[in-house]
Amino acid sequence: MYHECMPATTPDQVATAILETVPPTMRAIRGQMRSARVAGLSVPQFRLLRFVRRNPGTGLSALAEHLGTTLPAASQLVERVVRAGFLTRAQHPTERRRVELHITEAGDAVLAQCDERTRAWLCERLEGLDPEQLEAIAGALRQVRSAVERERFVEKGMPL
Amino acid sequence: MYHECMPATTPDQVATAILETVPPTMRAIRGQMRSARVAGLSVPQFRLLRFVRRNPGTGLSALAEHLGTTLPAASQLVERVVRAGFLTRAQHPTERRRVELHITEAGDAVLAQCDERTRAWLCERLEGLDPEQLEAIAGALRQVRSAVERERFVEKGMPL
DNA sequence: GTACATTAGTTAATAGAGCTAACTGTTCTG
DNA sequence: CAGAACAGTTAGCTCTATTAACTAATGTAC
Repeated sequence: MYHECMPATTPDQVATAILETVPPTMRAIRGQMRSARVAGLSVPQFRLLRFVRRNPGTGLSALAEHLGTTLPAASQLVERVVRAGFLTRAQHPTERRRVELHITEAGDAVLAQCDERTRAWLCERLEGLDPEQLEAIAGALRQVRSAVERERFVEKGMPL
Repeated sequence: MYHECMPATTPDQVATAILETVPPTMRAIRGQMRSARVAGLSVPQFRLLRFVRRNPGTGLSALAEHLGTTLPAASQLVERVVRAGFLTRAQHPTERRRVELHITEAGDAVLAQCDERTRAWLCERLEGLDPEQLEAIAGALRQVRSAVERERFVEKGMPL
């Protein structure tokens, strides 16, 4: 894509690019989700539901680890989503100190809608890029993600 | 880099990649910044200082627009940073309703440190990628940023 | 089999950051 | 000069996150 004689891109430059790209993107995603109020789901709530959908019966600790937050934060997050009716919090049959999280039908529906809308919003903005560029971006994002998550729950390897 | 015969990457796939990459990256940046408590600067505060450093004497509206938040949010953010001693909020000489923001020496120092540490942390994680990959990532991030910010302050075009 | 430690999760207190709505003042305009 | 438009602030609310302190269940040691 670029000639080899161009000045080499340094990790530092990429770090700057990440710092300039990620926060605005995050805000945009968050704002878009809120404005498209499918059910008033915030980004963390959305990620929580996605995780529970993929890992039915998961406990709070695994959730907190996935979300990258502390246990109390996860606990409160769950509390709100349970109150909203998108999640159930039940006692584990044998391990009574554990909690079993399951997504409700409403949660599943809302998740599908929210997921689709946000993706559609992003897709709208990605129109006009040719497949080659898209592939390059997808690859770059994979690398950013794996770089950033280096040394984070290496043992679980559970995808989002 | 990839063969043309590969299945075409769709905007949808890239959207998914963005949704899977940005939130964890954001959290990682935030967490790293906090743990490296140079001065307890949060990411928004950090971005605020960077903007004021680049645009000395800027007003709140321009700041809010850059940050992508509302005026009240920017006002409060400034309030905290002013209280922390990293920023001055003065009256514009001729336009008395305007505010002139300037970074203090302490702010400049703290910014340089925080900036450097977070960048170093990211750089650490980007080690091992060759310049070609780095260039590809940088390019991809530029595209993501411009895609996400489409229809946002098209008139100002003020870089970060 | 009591005693201690670990594990799973909750509660409380606090703080940052965001929003909308309602407000004060200032400047521009008809 | 009256009123519209502009620049910020204040107030009230919510959500997310933190740390510290707690309950309750399980596992281990002696």
